[in-house]
Amino acid sequence: MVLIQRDGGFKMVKYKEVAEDIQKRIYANEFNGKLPTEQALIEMYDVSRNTIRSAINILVKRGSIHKVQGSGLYINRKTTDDKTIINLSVKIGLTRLLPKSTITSEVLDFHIFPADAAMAQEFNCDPETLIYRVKRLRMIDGKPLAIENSYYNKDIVKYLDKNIVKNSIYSYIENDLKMDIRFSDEYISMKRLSDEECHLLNLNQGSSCLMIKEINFLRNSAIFNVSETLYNSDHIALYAPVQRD
Amino acid sequence: MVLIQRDGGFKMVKYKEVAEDIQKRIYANEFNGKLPTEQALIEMYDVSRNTIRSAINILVKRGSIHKVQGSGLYINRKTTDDKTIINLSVKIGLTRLLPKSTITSEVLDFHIFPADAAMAQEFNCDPETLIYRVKRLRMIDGKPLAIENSYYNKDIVKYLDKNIVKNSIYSYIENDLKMDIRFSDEYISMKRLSDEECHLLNLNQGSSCLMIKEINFLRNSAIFNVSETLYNSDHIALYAPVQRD
DNA sequence: ACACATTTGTCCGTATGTATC
DNA sequence: TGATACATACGGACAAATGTG
Repeated sequence: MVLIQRDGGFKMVKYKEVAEDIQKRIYANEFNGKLPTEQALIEMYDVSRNTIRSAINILVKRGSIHKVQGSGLYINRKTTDDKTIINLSVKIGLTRLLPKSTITSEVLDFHIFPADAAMAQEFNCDPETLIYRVKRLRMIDGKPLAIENSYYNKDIVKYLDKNIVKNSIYSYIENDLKMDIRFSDEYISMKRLSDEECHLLNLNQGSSCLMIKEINFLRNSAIFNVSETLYNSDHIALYAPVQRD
Repeated sequence: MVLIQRDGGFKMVKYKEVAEDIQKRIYANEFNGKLPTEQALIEMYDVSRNTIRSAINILVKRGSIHKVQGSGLYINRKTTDDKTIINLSVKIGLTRLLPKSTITSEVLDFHIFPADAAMAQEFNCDPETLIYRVKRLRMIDGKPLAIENSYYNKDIVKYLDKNIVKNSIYSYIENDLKMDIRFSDEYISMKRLSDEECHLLNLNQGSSCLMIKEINFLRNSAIFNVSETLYNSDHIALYAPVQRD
C-alpha cells in the first residue's frame, strides 16, 4: 500500500507524510493498541527503514506512541481529563493546535512603536526597530481562554492590520507571507491576575493563572515574535511528553 | 580527536557520548556561538555522519542548539532569568535535573496501602496492589521548592524505606535497583494552595502554585510511579523547547 | 541576477547489537 | 534457545537552503 498525501498543495517529504498518515490511522482507531512492526510499515509504505524510523520518531516526540525495543510500537493511552490539553511538544500557534475547537479573538489593543532597550534585547534587534503590539482576548468555543500580549518585529513581519490580527496571525504568517516558523522557546510560570485581567477571563478577583512566555523563531533563527499569554487554567492544562535519550 | 567517555563506569553508545561531550564543550564556552560543521565533527570524533546527526539531535531536543539548513549549528542563547529553570524536555527526577543546586527532602508521610479503584486505574494495575505513598517537602539550597505527593507500585519498586526516600528516589531506582526509567507524561496546571501547603512552602495564605502531575514509565512501559508536585513558582519556571517537524 | 561552494536535509542500503518473547 | 523487533552504526547519493563572489 503506497500512500502519498499532500498537505494543502504543498509537497511534503516522505517521512512526514508517513508520520501524518500513521497519526490519522491512530486517531481513526485502525490499530489495536500497537502499531505494525517497522518491517510491516516498510512494506506498507514502500520506503526504507530509516524513513519509517524518522516518521515514528515524530509520533514519539509528540507523545502519540512509545517504543519498546524487542517488543513493538505502542499507542499511548489518552488521559481522561475534562480540561483542554495543550501539547507543548507541538505548540506553535493556538488555532492549529486546537483544531477541534473554535478559537476566536477580541482585539484589545493594536498599535506600533519603536523598540526601547529592553524590547530590543528581547528581539535581539536594534533599538528603534518598529514593533507591532497586539493584545487579544482569545476565546475557545466562545469562552474566555487567554489574554495574549504579543509583539512582532516589523522588519520581519512587514505588515499587520486589525483585520488580520482578529484571526490567526500564525496562519497569516505561514500561509500568506510564506514564512517558515521553525522553533520556539516556552517559559511557563504563574501569575497573579489584576482585577481587570480577572474580569476579562471571567475569574474571581485575586485569581492566578498559568503564564506562558514564548519566543518564536523563523528558520533563519530570527526572532519574529515574543509574547506572554495568560491562560485561564480552569479550562486548560499543558501536556509535555518526555523521552529519555 | 577521538573522545570516548564513560558515565559512571557504564558503557554508553557512541552518539550519546558524542552528544554529552559536545554539550560539555558548549557549557565550557569552547565554541563561539556556532558548532563546527557536521563534517568537522565527523572528523573530530571519527564517527559516521548518522552518528553525528543523532548526537546533534539530542542537543536540539533539549534546546541547547538549533540547526539552520545550509548555514550551520547554532548555540542557543541562555535566558536571563533569576528563577531556577526546569527544562521539561529532560525532566525525569529533580536531583539529576538540577545538579548545580542541592536538593534535600523532608519526609512528611511514608506508608503503604492497597490500591483502590482510582489508584489502580492510574497505575493500570489490579486493585489491592500494594502502593507506597511518599509525601515530601523538597528544598533547593535550603529553601522550600515543592511539595511532592508520590505513589510507587510495590510490584515494581519492591522496596522503599524512610532512609531511601529522604534522598533521591530516582537515583535509588536507577543506580541501585538498575531499573530503566524511559519516559514520562507531564501535565501542568495551577492549583490554589491550602493554608497548610502555603505554610510549608513559605507562601502567603491564598497563594497558588504550579502543579505538575507526572506518570512515569519503565522501558517495558510499566507505570512504576505517579506523582503530583506543587512547585513554589516564586523560585522556578518551566522551560520547553519546541521544534517544528 | 547568476554561478558556485558550503552545509544541512532526505533517502536509500547493509550489517550487527540488544531486548523481548 | 531461537525467532522477532527495535537500536546502533557504517556507507553512499542527491536535494534544498544558505552564503559568497
